[in-house]
Amino acid sequence: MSDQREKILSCACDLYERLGLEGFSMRKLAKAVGVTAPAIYRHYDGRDAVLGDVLREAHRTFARYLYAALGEPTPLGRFAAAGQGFIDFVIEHPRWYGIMHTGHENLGMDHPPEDIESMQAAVHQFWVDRVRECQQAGILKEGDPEELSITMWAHAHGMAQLFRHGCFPVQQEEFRMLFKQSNARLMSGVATPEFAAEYSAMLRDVEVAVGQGD
Amino acid sequence: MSDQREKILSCACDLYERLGLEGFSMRKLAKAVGVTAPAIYRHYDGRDAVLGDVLREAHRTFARYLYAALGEPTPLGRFAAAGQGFIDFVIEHPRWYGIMHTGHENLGMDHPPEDIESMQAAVHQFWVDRVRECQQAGILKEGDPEELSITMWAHAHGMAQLFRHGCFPVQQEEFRMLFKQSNARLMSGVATPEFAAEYSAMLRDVEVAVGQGD
DNA sequence: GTCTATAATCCGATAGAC
DNA sequence: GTCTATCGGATTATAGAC
Repeated sequence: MSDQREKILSCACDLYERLGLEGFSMRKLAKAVGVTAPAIYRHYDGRDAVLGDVLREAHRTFARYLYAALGEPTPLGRFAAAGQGFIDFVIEHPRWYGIMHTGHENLGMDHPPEDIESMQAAVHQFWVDRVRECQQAGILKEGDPEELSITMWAHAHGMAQLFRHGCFPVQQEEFRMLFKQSNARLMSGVATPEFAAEYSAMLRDVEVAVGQGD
Repeated sequence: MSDQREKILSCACDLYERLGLEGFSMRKLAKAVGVTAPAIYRHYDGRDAVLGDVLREAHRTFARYLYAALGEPTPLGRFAAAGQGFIDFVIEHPRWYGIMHTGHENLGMDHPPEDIESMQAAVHQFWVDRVRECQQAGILKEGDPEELSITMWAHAHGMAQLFRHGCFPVQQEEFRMLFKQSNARLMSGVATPEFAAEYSAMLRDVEVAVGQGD
């Protein structure tokens, strides 16, 4: 990759972080790089090609934040460090986290590039592996690690998105605490043992009522 | 409200559902309504005014889906019905759920309108009330109902967003099941009792290591 | 490889006739 | 209340000189 193309990509990442998808234009990118707009086309086929590279860079960086956890010696250590890496990435690169979940169609792509899809699959497998080894260590409950991953993924993703959109009236450091505390609740559960009994009783009542309706 | 303004709002909601924020324009809206663009300006001050009404309609409908749960006779019944209403709304109005979390600045507003903010506050209070009455009924664990709400909110929001963006390879009905199953895991917790002991031991080791580093 | 100049669209919004 | 016509500006992208 030429130096100039690297410089363009770097400026494109900054520009995207500052202005998001709608504010991103080839003219502004050119001004940021210090050239005129047509010069960009010598290095990229068009706007979508630039955004595709920004997306790739986001995924690469995200994976790097997570995989750093593999340096820890224990399953629980890797698990906790991966969560830490996740929240670090969200706080330090909020727009990148956004572009990774914006959908390829918004970036002018019919299908996401193959290499990006394989990065996503690898990250998914990474989480499943973290969950499985914690199950084997007796730290997480038994069950399909894929399903367990979904629950934890949804919770982390929801926390990240609500923070990014200003739904929590907190700053970065407070958010780290909020995230950890909420994770602790997810770990130990929010319901009492009473819940399961009441809930199954309620479902039984519904079935009875439906049965009577026939 | 005049008939024509209602028709414009209806078409605007459809247009937004189909094309999202970037594809939404006054010209396309006019074509959908069956008039020319300037005619819209007789009923709305501009694009942002239309989008503001779309946003308001989304919040109104969302609240209606949730508040239907108040017809249930028990705390657990209201709690479960509210969750059902939430997921129904997400499945039936995915773009509306999106616009509600897109941030007012993306809609050309400095501040969200007061009436919309008060609807948001009311919905927030609705969830806290559902949690509190379930706590009082012994179905949810004790603790600050606001904090408990955050955890459940983040999980539900994350599930909704991941579904909307196609991260789950499932259709609508399968997603309902996925959501319920994941909620069940959130209720009962994902970690074993072993987790807390290991985790606090790990934190202690970290503190010791940090202490040695001084 | 970069420039100037420009084509071709799209946009929001307005003026004035009817 | 709607129309035609138009302004002023943004965008992506290209042609051709240097």
